[in-house]
Amino acid sequence: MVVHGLSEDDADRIFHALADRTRRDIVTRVLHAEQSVSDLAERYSMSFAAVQKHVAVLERAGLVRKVRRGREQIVHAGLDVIHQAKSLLESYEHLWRHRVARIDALLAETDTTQGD
Amino acid sequence: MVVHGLSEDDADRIFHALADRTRRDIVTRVLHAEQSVSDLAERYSMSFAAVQKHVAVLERAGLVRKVRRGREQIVHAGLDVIHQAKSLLESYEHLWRHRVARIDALLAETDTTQGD
DNA sequence: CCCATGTACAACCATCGAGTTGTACGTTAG
DNA sequence: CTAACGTACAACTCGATGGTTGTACATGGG
Repeated sequence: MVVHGLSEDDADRIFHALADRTRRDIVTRVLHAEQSVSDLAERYSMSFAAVQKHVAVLERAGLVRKVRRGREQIVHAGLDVIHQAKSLLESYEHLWRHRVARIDALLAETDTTQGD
Repeated sequence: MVVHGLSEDDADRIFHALADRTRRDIVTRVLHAEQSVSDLAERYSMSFAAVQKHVAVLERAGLVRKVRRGREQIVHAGLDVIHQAKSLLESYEHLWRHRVARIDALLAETDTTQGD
């Protein structure tokens, strides 16, 4: 039934990670092209440590992964987790459709039993 | 290009609202069936005021809407906003595919010019 | 080897967020 | 009208978060 395969803790981490515009921007950037942490840090008007923390939050959520290359740490997008988050929201929409169907069925049934 | 139509502030509010499991649970419940705030409050082991605050956060994000019915406040799901949030994540996936296509094109070009 | 680079991490500060309790207000049933 | 119900909101506590600076450590180039 649950296709997204996310625990409540996963969802907590993922949505919390996405709830910050700097972090969403980082995700967008690494989706375009993988970059080192310092490459990313140059783009923002905050300290390197702050950007590092944002990357850490994204990493804990699985939205991003780091791979060493020499002395740099290259940040990759965690495509699978993005997909899972999308699936979760999709399941909300399905829930709604299912409910509408249920109500339709109920109305139809009331309709048929109305002649009693 | 941007199909979801969400501002950065919108996205902040939406993802922040979804980053709490109680609030996600409330969304799930009202997707199943609209309920009053006190109906919802009965389901959780926290104060009425706390649940009220959660509903307010969801409302500010547009994930939920309240409509007065007598002395009760009925909570409805904000289906459109859920859909917009899904679209945003979808656009991330598209970004990725676009990038892969770009790289493919680049490799192909390098391939053709290699015979020069 | 040595220094600059890229990173990691701790300590600190201010603000925010989630929860509480208490009070006030409108609405409906008697 | 009055009492109970459902809601709204302010004030408070306390832990989490986003930001800072400072220090330490590994690695690659000259």
